[in-house]
Amino acid sequence: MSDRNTRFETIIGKLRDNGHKITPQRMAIVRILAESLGHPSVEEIHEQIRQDFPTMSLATVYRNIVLIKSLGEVLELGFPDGSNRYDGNKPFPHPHVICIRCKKIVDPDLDSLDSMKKEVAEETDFKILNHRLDFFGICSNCMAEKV
Amino acid sequence: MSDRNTRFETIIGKLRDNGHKITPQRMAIVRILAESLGHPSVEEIHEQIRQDFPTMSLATVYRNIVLIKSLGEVLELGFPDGSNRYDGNKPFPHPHVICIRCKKIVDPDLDSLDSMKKEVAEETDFKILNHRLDFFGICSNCMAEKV
DNA sequence: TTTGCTGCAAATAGTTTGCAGAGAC
DNA sequence: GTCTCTGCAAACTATTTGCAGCAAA
Repeated sequence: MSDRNTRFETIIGKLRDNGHKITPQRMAIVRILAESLGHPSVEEIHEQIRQDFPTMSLATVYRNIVLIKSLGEVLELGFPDGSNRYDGNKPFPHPHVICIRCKKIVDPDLDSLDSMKKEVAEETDFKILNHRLDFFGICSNCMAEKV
Repeated sequence: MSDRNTRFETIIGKLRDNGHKITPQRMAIVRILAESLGHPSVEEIHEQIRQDFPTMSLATVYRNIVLIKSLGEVLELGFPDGSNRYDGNKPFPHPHVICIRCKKIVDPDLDSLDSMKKEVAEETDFKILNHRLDFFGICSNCMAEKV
């Protein structure tokens, strides 16, 4: 929780430092992104904030995500089905494991990724700046259910 | 080239086996997907075929890609910027290295991926069905250019 | 002849933008 | 008081769908 609190303050601070105003709507969006419980989608963020700000517009959510992305403080997870979900808690590239049934997202620890990055750089002669690694499967919960 | 020819015939054969008709438009789309030179986008496929079939509709390209995807004979590469590109030459998941300047896509060989998959399965208790691994960077050509 | 396929146009979904008023600083 | 931010509505982009005619088998 102190981590999440820190993330919230980090993002707010970065916004302020870059001359952006701290509005209640913006704070609400940052709060949800900083926690990123369940890696929320734009819709989910909007729905959640609507409870406190009934007039909150989707456009405002989009605009703020673009802004916070541009500061490098949120990671956009674009998925094959076209859906986007966000992680402001760990805004750097990291692997995800996604359940295709319940859409749960887990962050595994993978040591071997760094060496793989070097391997790729050597083999292809690219300067690697970024990456994305997602595994898709079925979580143990969904596996246990008779469907 | 014999490989590409084989891919073309494999896909056409699978379409026929599943009771789909082999139209000239369909053949043209399959031919481009089977080669997948440069991992074409829907737009690029459409443009290219328009030269031979001036009335070719975008909808037809989309419909055929959906169909061939459903047969598991083309891989859809959805990228963070929202663009989709396709690989019918290697329709199984495999890593990509993408140049963010010239959009070139290279397929590297990575041995360590299988062991990583096992590692993830054990750590998260997921049944892993699929994955996606993309590296983004700058290729040596673009690097050499003074921009 | 039958059935699925194509082209066109309209519909849809997700995201972005222009504008006028509201609000942070 | 200034200048950015917000809400609304319209615009835009990528993709999908309904329909009538066409063509593969």
